[in-house]
Amino acid sequence: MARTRSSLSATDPVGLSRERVCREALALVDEEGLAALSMRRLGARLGFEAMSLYRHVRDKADLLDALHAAVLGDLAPEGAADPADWPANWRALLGGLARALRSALLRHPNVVPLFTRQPLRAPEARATVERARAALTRSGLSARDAEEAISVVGMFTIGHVLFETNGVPTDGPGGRGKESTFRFGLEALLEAIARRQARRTAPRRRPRK
Amino acid sequence: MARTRSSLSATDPVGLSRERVCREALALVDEEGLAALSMRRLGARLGFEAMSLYRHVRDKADLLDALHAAVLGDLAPEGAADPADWPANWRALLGGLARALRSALLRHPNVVPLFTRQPLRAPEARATVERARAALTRSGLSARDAEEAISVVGMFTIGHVLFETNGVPTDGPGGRGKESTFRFGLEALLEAIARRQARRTAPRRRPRK
DNA sequence: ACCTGAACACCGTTCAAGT
DNA sequence: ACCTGAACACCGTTCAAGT
Repeated sequence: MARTRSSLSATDPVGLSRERVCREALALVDEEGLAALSMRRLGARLGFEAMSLYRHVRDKADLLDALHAAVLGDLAPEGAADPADWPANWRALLGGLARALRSALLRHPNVVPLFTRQPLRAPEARATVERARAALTRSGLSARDAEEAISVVGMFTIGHVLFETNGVPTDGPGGRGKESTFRFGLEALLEAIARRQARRTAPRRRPRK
Repeated sequence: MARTRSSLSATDPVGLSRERVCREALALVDEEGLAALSMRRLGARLGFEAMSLYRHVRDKADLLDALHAAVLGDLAPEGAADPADWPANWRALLGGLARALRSALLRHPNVVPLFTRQPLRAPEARATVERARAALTRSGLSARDAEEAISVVGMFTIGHVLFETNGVPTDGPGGRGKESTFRFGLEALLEAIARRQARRTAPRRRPRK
């Protein structure tokens, strides 16, 4: 039993690793829901005792943070073609990010409840937000307006996903599709942001002081 | 020890009752958070064993439903003066309800995570939604438009509260107040609904067929 | 270094038993 | 009718022990 495989610990399916633990946790949650995620069950799924997990993950909270990050990581604007023209076309960027966020959440609906407890700690997700903020300010929004634009669109998107993933109130049979409701709300917000911006950059009456 | 108090069981502070159990549960959650709510701790708080609670509440899930209902029950539109003119002024009604929902949730921030798991079962809350829907259709919105209007405003409001109660991403020090962000988004949505309605009731080009 | 067994202080819930 | 004690099958986490 010499160490014949000491160099490939990261992808090694034999030993544990933080990545393997987190990946399996996400699979478990996707399949059986958040409530089914216990250290003991996760350990069993991986073929180890629960206590072994603590070698690779600090806490259960740490594990949940990792799930959060996995779902939110690497958000690329959906339907917005060329990154080069984001600065000019902030509306396509912001809309694309909202659609990407919606898709990511709907791909892992069982993870959505986490967004209720934890602030957005995942650095990958914060980076996405940062990119959006930069693009918005580069295209002429003030820092405050950019921040508010992102907030307002994010709020609506996660609220929408909450409604969609547990069928909140008004989803009677005559209802329009949820996706069209999402688009309606999203466009309403983007429109309001654009309107305000137009009002600010081209004031009719009093000139810029 | 004759039964000197047999007639006032509902408000009797000596015996248990569903109402007393639920009220205390809400107090516990408000003070210590959802995670602190266990049947055992709640029982102890009331001076009984945990198992006694099962006489008045079917489940822990049932208890959580009751919390849900307590927070959402009896939503009265905030800032909308006269119920008599709701049919005419759907915008004041819908805006008032959104503000009332926001206030109710912010009064019990620890309960907010529940909105992530449970569909809106509470009959009191569904009644509020029903009232709003009726007012909207009476004021000329189609059934579908009314439903969508309520959804879209509800989505934004609960998304907003989620951001506000756990400080999601973009709340840097230079940020506008969260209340003003809420108002901006809410007005944007109401405006879009009004615009669409205006477009539908007074089409410029082709007359109503 | 990595994994494990036993243990601690908790859970929700059932059920027979008390009054 | 209403409350309780003991019990069952779970939790997260620590810590000393194994290899």
